[in-house]
Amino acid sequence: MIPNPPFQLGVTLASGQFFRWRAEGDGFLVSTHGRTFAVRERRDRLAVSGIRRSFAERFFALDHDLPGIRGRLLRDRRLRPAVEAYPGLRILRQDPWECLVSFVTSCASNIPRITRNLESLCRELGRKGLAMPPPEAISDERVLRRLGFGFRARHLVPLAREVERGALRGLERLATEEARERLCALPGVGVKVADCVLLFAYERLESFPVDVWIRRAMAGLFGGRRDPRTVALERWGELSGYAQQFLYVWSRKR
DNA sequence: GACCAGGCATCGA
DNA sequence: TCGATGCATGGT
Repeated sequence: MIPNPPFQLGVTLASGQFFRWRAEGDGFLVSTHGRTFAVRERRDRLAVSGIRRSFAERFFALDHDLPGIRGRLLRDRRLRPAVEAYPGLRILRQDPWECLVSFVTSCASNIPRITRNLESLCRELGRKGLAMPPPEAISDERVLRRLGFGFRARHLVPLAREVERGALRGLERLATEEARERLCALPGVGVKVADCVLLFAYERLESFPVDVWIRRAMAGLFGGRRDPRTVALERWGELSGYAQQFLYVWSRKR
């Protein structure tokens, strides 16, 4: 049992940053970092089983000062409705490799399909049919096509080879901009995917992934003239990633 | 049955 | 440097 700082478990899981979960009973089954566990909200607490409490606290980023972050973002009048709507939306700490596979898979796709693709991948190639397969296990494009990855399959095998050769090694020590360039050099990885990985796996909270929803939301709030990412960094600086997450969930709800 | 999807790589202009 | 296009399929 984890005493509860502001946290909306369901909203956070369903916020498009993470795909390896499903509703199970009155809670959720989550698979990440090579582990699978059950989690549910009980009154003002979070109950987990199958993992240590410290693991859950870290994965769910319960140490992020969410009230402080929201307090600062709420000062922006135009962002306020999105932030007010979700008092407990957090940005998770995912595993870099899993996150990378997820967002390469997300390319021109949709959440139900991404979820299904990743589930098939883990079932087919992962340990115990649950965990994300390691890079070594992703070696045959035909398998990926059979699993429904479509044209995304083309990048995943060469990507796995690069990661096997250490493409992600030491990335956590690089400056964000440099890490971003390294990620963008990988097959199937452009700025959007790179920014997602930086935000959701490397805790670079200043990252601002721009997809069609964010582009629309930003155009609605600030006009479509300027580059959304530039606008975001000016207004929200090192908290741009959280701003993005509030905007994403908020704009999709309407 | 269009139209679009948490894009990327490639190719002309 | 920028806009258009193909890529495979499934959701809506």
